[in-house]
Formats: sequence, structure tokens, C-alpha cells
Amino acid sequence: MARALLGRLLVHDGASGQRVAGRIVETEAYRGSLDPASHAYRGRTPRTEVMFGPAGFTYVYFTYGMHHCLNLVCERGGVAAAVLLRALEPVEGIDLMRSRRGIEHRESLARGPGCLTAALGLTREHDGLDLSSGPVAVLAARAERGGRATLSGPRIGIRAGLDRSWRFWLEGHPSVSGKKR
DNA sequence: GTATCGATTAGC
DNA sequence: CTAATCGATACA
Repeated sequence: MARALLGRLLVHDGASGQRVAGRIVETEAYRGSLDPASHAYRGRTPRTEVMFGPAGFTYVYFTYGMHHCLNLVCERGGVAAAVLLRALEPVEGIDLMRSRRGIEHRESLARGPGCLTAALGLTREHDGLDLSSGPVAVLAARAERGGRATLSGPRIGIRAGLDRSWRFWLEGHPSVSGKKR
């Protein structure tokens, strides 16, 4: 699922009326009860409730006292699975992303999960939104891969579950985070 | 109630 | 390598 989700993410900004969008170039899969690295590993909590619901909703969490991360919920109700969006190549609304991030370099605007939400203007207010009817939407487009291969490897920033290659990224893409591109 | 620890990032 | 910074969670 995380591999298949490489496509385009769209976010409509209610306040400004502007739209920001980017190609999804890096993702990670988290699989609830099967996955010691998942927030849902130890069962339902208020924060992870949305992951136990049906696919097609956002899960946005706050971490390290300063960053937000965006996930897309997968699988049927009762099965807690989600895909963390780690990086985008900015395509639309680039100037808005620049002003939000306070940097110029396009490839770095949404490079890393915390930078991605900052560039898109996403916070806990965007948790639990329906991808089919809200301001956050996804277009699955094979053409978005631009001929690059999809590589996989261990997820970043976790201590448990390092044995699984559940991080996926477009080979050599300049907007991919981490050491391995 | 209290303690611990992050699915991170920027900076030295 | 480390500081920043605070909510979610586990445990008493």
C-alpha cells in the first residue's frame, strides 16, 4: 500500500483559497497490532482512534513538542494501518510553501515528515479528515513516478521494527529525506 | 498524579 | 552529537 500510494497529494487552504500540491516521493507503512513501531501497536487510544476506522482518512499527530506528521489511514475498519507521508516534491503553491517554511530551495520545502506538514500548513486540526470530501486529497498517478524506480529499506527514526523494509522512496529523487535516496 | 519518551529538525 | 519543547501514554 505504501508503495502503491506514490502519487500526488493536494491540500486546499480554506483561509487563503490557495491550493498546494506535491508529488509523493517517500512513504512509510505502519501496521498496528503487527508492528511494534506503530502508535496503534498497544491498542486503541484517543489519539490513534482514527487508525482503527476505515481507509481514506487522515491521521495527523504532534510529536517532539513541535512537529506534526501526516498519515493516510489504510485497510478496513478494525485494522489499524496507515501510511506516513515523509516527503513531497512541491508542484503547486510553491511560493506559499516558501513563506511557511522560511526557505527558498524548492526540493527541501517538504523534505521530511515535519517539513512536509509545515509546508502544507497541516496541524492536529487536520486529523480525522475524509480524503474524499475534505481539504486534503490524493491522486494516485503512475505518471508521478517519472520513470524512477521505487526502492525500499528500513524506516527512519524508530527503535522497534527495524527488521522490516517498510520505507519506500523514488530512486535518487532530490526531495527524499534521510541518508539513503 | 508523575515520569518518560518520542514515526523530528536545525544547528554546531 | 545535542537542544528544543510538550502531548500522549504508562504506571503508581
